[in-house]
Amino acid sequence: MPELPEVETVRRGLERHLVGRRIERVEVGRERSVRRTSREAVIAGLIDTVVEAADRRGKYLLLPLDSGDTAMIHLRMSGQVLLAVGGADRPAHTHVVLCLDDGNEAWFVDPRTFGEVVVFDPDNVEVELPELARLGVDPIAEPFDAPTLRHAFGATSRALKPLLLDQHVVAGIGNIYADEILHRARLRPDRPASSLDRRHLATLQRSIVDVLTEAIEAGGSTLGDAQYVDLMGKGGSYQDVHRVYGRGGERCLTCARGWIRRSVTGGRGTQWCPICQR
DNA sequence: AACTGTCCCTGCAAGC
DNA sequence: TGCTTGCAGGGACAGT
Repeated sequence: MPELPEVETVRRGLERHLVGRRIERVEVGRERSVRRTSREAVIAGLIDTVVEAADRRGKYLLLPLDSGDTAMIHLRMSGQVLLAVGGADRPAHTHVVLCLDDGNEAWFVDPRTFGEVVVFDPDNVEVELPELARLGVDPIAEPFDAPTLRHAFGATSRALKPLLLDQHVVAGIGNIYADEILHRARLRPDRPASSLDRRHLATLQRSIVDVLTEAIEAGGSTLGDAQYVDLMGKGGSYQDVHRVYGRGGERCLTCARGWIRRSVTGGRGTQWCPICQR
């Protein structure tokens, strides 16, 4: 499932292969992938534009265009962006195709169709893409220190795991990295944020930055059914160093004493070590 | 404010 | 072997 490190890896691919390219032709297969507006709006918004940059905020990929509009791609559960030579066989569930002026194609592939593609006016983001306007701080793309985290949490009685998953609080963390970050910080997922002192907050802030940075360096995590891959179809390797995610019932690799517990916190499967995490 | 539940959708795994 | 059922998951949203 693409989270910040996976989306960042895709962003870097887009920066290399899409920036500076003119989009000559656009195909939209399934309308569901462009449901926020329409097939016609997305085609008209993309065709004959030049991609000027590849940005990211949280899990949102942002491609400013020379028209003044910005294309947004959200991968959600199962979305992929793949680069291919024009005319190559497309995989099942290829819903949007951008034909580029260098002969390549960018494909938006998304079996579960939770993802989306939209072209919006950044000056009207509040109306056209309100979730993006209300996104919390991005811990990699924006300045992010312990006071920033304390401010983002604010006064709340909520538990750490749902807070980390809340995109309005911190942007980009999903289920995998929330569990890995809390294990690194040695904090229980159900612990109320209000119980953290300054030292805990500093540890948590460092864990967020370190886990995400290491995961980006590893090209993200590729596992299970929702096969995340980068623009060239290559998987990441961070799953090889997961300490808790997907390891419920196994012995903790960190303390070698606890058994990784599986519980439900904030409606999401959560894995954590009752010995390491307090 | 914060919680729970529902919906969207598909592929995979478990159970029959 | 082949069906059915259930579950996972990001995030918006409605209801409590």
